[in-house]
Amino acid sequence: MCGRFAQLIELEELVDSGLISDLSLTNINEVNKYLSEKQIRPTQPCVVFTTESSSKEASASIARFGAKVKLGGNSSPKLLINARAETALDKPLFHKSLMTRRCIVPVSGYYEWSELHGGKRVPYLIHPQGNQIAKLAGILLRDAVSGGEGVLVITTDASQSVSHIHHRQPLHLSQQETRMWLSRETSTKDISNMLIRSDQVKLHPTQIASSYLGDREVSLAEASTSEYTEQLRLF
DNA sequence: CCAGACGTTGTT
DNA sequence: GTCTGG
DNA sequence: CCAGACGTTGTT
DNA sequence: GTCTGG
Repeated sequence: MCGRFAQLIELEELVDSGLISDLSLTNINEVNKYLSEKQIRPTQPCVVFTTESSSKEASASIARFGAKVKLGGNSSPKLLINARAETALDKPLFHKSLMTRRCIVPVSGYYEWSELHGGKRVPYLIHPQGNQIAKLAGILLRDAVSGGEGVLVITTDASQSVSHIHHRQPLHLSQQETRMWLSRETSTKDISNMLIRSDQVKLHPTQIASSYLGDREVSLAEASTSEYTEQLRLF
């Protein structure tokens, strides 16, 4: 679950989201060109927000979705894209990242496939109300193969509004929680509470045409974002 | 104590 | 490094 | 997550 | 069926 998401984000929406208060303070211009992806799949670069130790303000940077980890010396590296909220703090592999390398993945929505119509997998975009940005809880992990930055999305039990599509969902944070998640002052206890709390900001599933995601890569220019924003405006 | 693992999802 | 299993 | 491949040798 | 690549 949460193996694919969209980052089709306007700068002003990013300001509205509360992730950045002052455009000039971030490397946002450099990052902006990444914020027009309809589909971000594992291994592809995406935009994340983190708070560097030297700074109080969160800033944008690029990380690849997922990180390859070496499990057991012999086996081949495995790509991980999610970490379970219920157990992440207990996992040696994730613990340090949860303590010091938390990040936010701002998304227009994420995709989920649900089995319908005689075994066919039907895609949904699961997104906040209106054109708001969803702030997904993530952790950064060093990729054991490339050495680059990878981001894993924290997953939790699906809340009622999307549980009919799928039984898991990304940990979706409110504005207040986002601040805590990104702060380097937040205690382990508070992190733990955020990971296991039951309520989440509501998300809405919108069924989308299979052709929208397509079996072949379609360039943004060809696809035109209007089709996409049309989908979103329905809600 | 040491040795060995260290991960998620969905599906069966 | 740190947890689990024996 | 889904889509797509799933193979080897020698020669160019 | 299962693995790899994006």
